Parts: sequence; C-alpha cells; structure tokens
Amino acid sequence: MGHGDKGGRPPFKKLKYSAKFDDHHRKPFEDDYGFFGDDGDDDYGEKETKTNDFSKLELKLDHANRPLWACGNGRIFLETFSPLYKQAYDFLIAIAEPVCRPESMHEYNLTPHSLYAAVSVGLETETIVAVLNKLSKTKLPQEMVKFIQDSTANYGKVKLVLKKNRYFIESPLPEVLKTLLRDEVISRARITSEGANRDGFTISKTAGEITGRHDELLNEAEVAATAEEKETHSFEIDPSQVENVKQRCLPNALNYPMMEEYDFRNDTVNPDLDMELKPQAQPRPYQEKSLSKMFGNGRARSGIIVLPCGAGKSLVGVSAACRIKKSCLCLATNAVSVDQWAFQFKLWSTIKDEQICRFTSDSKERFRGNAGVVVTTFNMVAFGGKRSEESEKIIEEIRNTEWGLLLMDEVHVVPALMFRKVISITKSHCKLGLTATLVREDERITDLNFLIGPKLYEANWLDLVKGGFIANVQCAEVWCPMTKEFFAEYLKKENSKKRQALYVMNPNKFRACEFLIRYHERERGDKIIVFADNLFALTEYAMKLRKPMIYGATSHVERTKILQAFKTSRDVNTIFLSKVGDNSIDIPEANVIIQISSHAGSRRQEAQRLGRILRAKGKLQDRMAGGKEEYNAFFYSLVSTDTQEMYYSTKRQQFLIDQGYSFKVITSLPPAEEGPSLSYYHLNDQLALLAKVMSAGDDAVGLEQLEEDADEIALRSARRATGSMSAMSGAHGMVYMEYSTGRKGQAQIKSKPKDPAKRHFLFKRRYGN
DNA sequence: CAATGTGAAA
DNA sequence: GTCCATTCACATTG
Repeated sequence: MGHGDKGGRPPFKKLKYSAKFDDHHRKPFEDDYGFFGDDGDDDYGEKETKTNDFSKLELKLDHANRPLWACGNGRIFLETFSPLYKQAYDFLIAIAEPVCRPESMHEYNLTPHSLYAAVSVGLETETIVAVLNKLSKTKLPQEMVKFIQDSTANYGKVKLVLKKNRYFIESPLPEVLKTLLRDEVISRARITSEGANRDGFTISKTAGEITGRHDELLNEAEVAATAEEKETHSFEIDPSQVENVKQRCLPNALNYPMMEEYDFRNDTVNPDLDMELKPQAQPRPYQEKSLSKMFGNGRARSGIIVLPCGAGKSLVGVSAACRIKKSCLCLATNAVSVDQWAFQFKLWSTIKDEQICRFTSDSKERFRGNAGVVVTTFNMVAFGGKRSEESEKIIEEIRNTEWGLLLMDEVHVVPALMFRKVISITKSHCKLGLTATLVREDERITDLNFLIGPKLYEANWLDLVKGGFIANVQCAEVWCPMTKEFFAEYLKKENSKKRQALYVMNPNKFRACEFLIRYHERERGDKIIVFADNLFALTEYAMKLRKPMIYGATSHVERTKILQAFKTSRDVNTIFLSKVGDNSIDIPEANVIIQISSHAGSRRQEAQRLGRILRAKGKLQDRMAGGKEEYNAFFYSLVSTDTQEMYYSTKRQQFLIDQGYSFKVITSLPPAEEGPSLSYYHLNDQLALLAKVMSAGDDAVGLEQLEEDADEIALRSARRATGSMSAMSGAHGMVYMEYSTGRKGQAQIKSKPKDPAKRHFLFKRRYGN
C-alpha cells in the first residue's frame, strides 16, 4: 500500500488482544474480528466476506483531500501522509483505540471505552460525528453514527465534583439525577443541603467548556457545541460513600459513568503548596497537549497519560503538581525511582527541599508545614505486614491527608489488587496515572479506567521519533539455527525441563551474541545491554565473555559500581542484566539491547526493555545522513529457530510492530568469515557446553567465580579487545531478510506454551481481599 | 553511626 | 509448581 509496506504484508494486521479492550461490550461489532483473519482457528472466519466488503462505501467527491476511511464495523484507517494527518491523529487518538500504527497507514477501533474517554475530555457526541464526517473520504456509515450515539448517550452526563471538601453529583439534566436517586445505594448516600430547590437540587450556572487549543477543524464544531451557557444541577453525597456510588454508576449497573474533576482553584480547605515550574522547564508540544487534556476546563481531570519511556513523563507529572499547587502523593514502583522522582521535582520546580520528602525503607523524611510532596512506592502504601514505629506514623499521616494530586508512575506494572488497595487507602482529589503502555498481560486494564479514569492522551511513538524526542530504533530478530547436538537433546522427551536452557545456550546463539557485542562495541562505539531472564544462561554468557553482570543477588554497592563504570568508562561498554533491569535500573547511556532469553510472551517486558534505549541522543538533524534518517538505537532478539522460542517471539513482537516499528529478521549471523574468531567454533567446545547444560541443576553453577571484582573483569576484557575486525563496516555485513511469510509454519509448532497471560503467583495472591 | 548482611513475607 | 525480584525489619559489622 505505501512505502512503509516493506515486507509485502498488509500495513495493518489483525490483532488478537485488541479485542481485550472491549471484550464485554462487544455487541455492536460482534461480527468484527474476522477482519484480517489469518489463523485457521478464527471463529468469525465464515463471516469474513460480509465484513470485509467495503465496496459499497460511498466515496465523497473530494475524497483525496480527506485522510480517513471509516468502516461500518467501527474500524477507522488513517493515511499518515495526508496534510491533515496531525489534526486527524489528535482527534482519532481522543476518540478511538489505536490498533496498529505503521508508517503510512494507521488503524483505529471505536470502542465504548474509547468513546467514553473522548466524552470525558469534553468532546460531545455531535462533535465526534461531525468531525469524523469531515475527515472521512466516505459518507459515514449509518451503523457507525448510531454506535457513537449509543455509546456516548450517557457518558459525561454525570460528574463527581469536589467543592470545598464536599462531594457533589452534578449534571445539567435534572431527570438524570432523579434516575440516579431511584437507586437505593445512591439515595442512601445523599446528603440534603440547604439552598436546594423543590427537587432537592442546587442549581448553578457554568460556561460551556472549551477543550484544549485545537486547530480550526476541531474548533468549528467544538466551539459551536460548547458556546452556550449551561445550567448545572447537583446534590451532595456522603464522602464515605463515594466508591459505592461510583460503582453503581458503572455501565454494568445504572450506566451513567461519572467523570471526576477537581476544582482545585476553589479548594479553600486544603492548604496551598508554594511550588512553580522553573522557567527552564519548557514542556514539549506533546507534554503540553497531555496537560491541556487534563486541565482543559480549569479543573483537574483524573485519568491516564501514555508516553513512552524517555519522552519526559516526569515533567508532565511535576507540571501537573505545580498547577494544582496542593499536597501531592507521588507513587513509584521501587526505591530507585522514588529517588528519581524526588530529584525531578527539585529539578523542574521551585519546591523547597523541606517540602519534599521520600518515604522508603531507608529514608523516612517528613515535610515541614501543612503541605508538601511525598514520594514513595506503591508497595510502602499497600504493605500489609509489620511496620517499624516510624513507618507506622508516616503511613498514618498519608492516610489522613487529603491529597490534591495522587501521581502514579508506571501504572501498568502495578499488580491490580495492590493498586486497588492503594486507591482505597489514599484520599485524593485528582488521580493522574502515567504509563509507557497500556498493555497488560492480565485483563485488569478496565480496572485502571474505573479506578483512575480514562486515557487522557497517548502519544504516537513514530511521531516522537520524527520529532527527535525519542531515539530511532531498529528492531531485529536474529534467527539462530540450533546446532545438531543441542537440537537432538532438545527433541528428547525426558529433557522437557531443560528445553529452555538448551535453546538459550545454543552455541549459535552465543556466537551471534558475541558477534553483535563485538560489532557494536568496536565499529560503532555503542553501549550495550544484554538481557537474559534465565540466570544460568546469564552467568554462562557473562563469564565466558568476561563482562560484568547484575542480577537480583548483586548488592546495591556492586550495582552502582558496575553502572557507574558502564556510564563513564570507555572500557566497559557491555553489561549483562537479569530481570532486575526491567525496572528499577536507569541506564540512559545504553543504545543497544540484545535479548538472549525473555519471559514467554510478555509484551510488557518487550516494551519496557525497548524503552530503555528510547532516550534520544541529539536532534533529528544530527541523526540524518545524506537525507536518510539513521538508526541510533538497536534492539535485537536472539531466537533459536525451530524451538518454542519462535512461537513466543512472534507473539511478543506484535506489540512493537503495532507501535510502528519495522521489524527485520537477520538470518546469517555471525558472518562466516568471523566464525573462527568467536567462541564455540570447535565441536569439542560445543559438546563441553552441552555437557555443562545437561548437568546443571545437579551441581550448582559456580557463582563464586563471579565474586571477582567487576572492574577487574572489565579491565581485562578491555585489554583483550584488540585485533582486527574484517570487512565489517556500516550494516553491509549483516544480511537482512524482510519480515514476511513463515508465520504459518511457526504457529504450527506442536508443544503449546503455557498461558502467557498467567501472572506471577506471588502478585496474584498478594493484597488479596 | 552508617554500611552491610540476613531472613521472612506476600 | 518453580523461579526470580523486591521489600521490610532487624542483626552485625567497622
């Protein structure tokens, strides 16, 4: 279709998990998921011809000037080369769920959820239809218009508002409030206040809201829809009943989902916090846009902002706190990012040192005065076990404080139950969730919508790449054939437990890894992280290649020592990381990732690791060579062919493809002429390795040998790092094969893996009821 | 006392 | 069912 369609695939692809977002509201589109059906077990397969026939869509005369195709089944396709792309993107991301965003054509899906998010940032039904119609090449299908109307009919009609520390249910429509009050739970939660009319409602006048600063296209419709002044009716409810009332308003009950907004400017009860953004803190356009979605009408909306790692989430968070200017509770995933957040607050805002404090196991600070910022972890707040005396005091303070802003980092990685616990423990007027991706392996994504709020903004990764805000990453999968001997063992039934070790320790994979490290270290001067989930493999690789490694048992000092060397020393350019590296460790210097093993099917892990190398190095202009944009970061997944890994890997990479990254497959690594200089060239060495793998577990792997000082290892490896590289220059030495067919074959591998959606049992049971 | 190491927990 | 990682409080060092 376009130039982005490199591999002969359609530019968009059917996506299994796109269905997850709206699984229980599927009715309007239930014949939808055979759309690009490519696997035989598709239940909706027979209906394919019916749903895929869009030939009846009526093209408008000036269709060439319009960027969208809108289909009757709720799918919307966007041409990214259209001059209206930017406007159309902003609009679509607000009303629809992105399914797949390759270079030249995006695919979006309208869902009840996405439409809920749209109305909650102030768009109205007529606006949505009008703008869609304006952008669409075809006449809007009647089904789509009806679906939008049906889905949005009740959304946004009821608001939960906190005014002077009292909760009000607010609506422009008194009949709706009457409907709600017929519910037993809600009527019991009601508090009758003075100054009410005969219905018991308080009436106030509010100007219509204008959402954000958009382009003409949106303004026309928006302004029209919001111009007139509105009357608002409201009644008060008992603060302790808020959660229950919210629950009753959900789509599965009364179906008037409540919007939550914090009228912080009129909050005279909670003390103000003296804090401003520093002048040098200049939000980038997309950061500004996120904030305008949040503060669109002068109040603070609760919700989620999706930005890739390295795109500056923390500035968005700090800016939000600075606008609200009330006490702020900032939650992060671990102690390391607690330190980082505290640092970011001091960096971007004028907050005084004594107004910001960290609360972790080894730093229990308290702020002075009556308002401040507390940075801590989800764990600390939700922790159910025994606490020290000091901790007990602080946690009590946290419970009793009314937080103006509850700022939550990386909401997608927080276990759902822990999350619920945190939300119920803390009292906050506005909740802002920051995340790099809304993909979760569990199905609790809807929890986030209910507990925090709708998605307020999501940036498109490729646009950020083009803007030079994040790195331009080349993703590649390296196919490494199993050696004969390893494959023979792999196939044996009795080795089922050793399978993983066998395909990870595949000598050809090791050699490919060794080659890539050598190539990137010597030819490009890159900084490389090698990831392995499997500890046995991690230690084997790291020891053999004499590179420092960090895993769970690595002490804190050791970690910082190794990281410091990696960041500053020219001699330490590669480090090996276990799962520790997925979170907690911040390594902005790295720009190459090599995965030698990873958790089966975890898209989140994939995204997280990719995020490690997204931090942009330099402006786009500096990265252009001869008019062609150059990659400045690399992401390799090493896969042993004909093993279970092939099955896992395709599942995981779908995420990256959908984010718009082109994926390449490399089949001939290492190059033949490099062969002899790499490890395990001789069969004897390979067999020795095989023997080691087979006997591992019986006798523990010698970790003692790693006790050696990391610096010492690094120095020695540097001394050895000489000798000539052959004719390798640029990417010529690598043979790239386009990513195209072969999927069918992979999918047929007999042994089905375990359900990848299964969560870690510890997190499953943790914080239970 | 701070910096380490331990073991228990969820 | 197993493994890896994280965190806490407390104990032990120098």
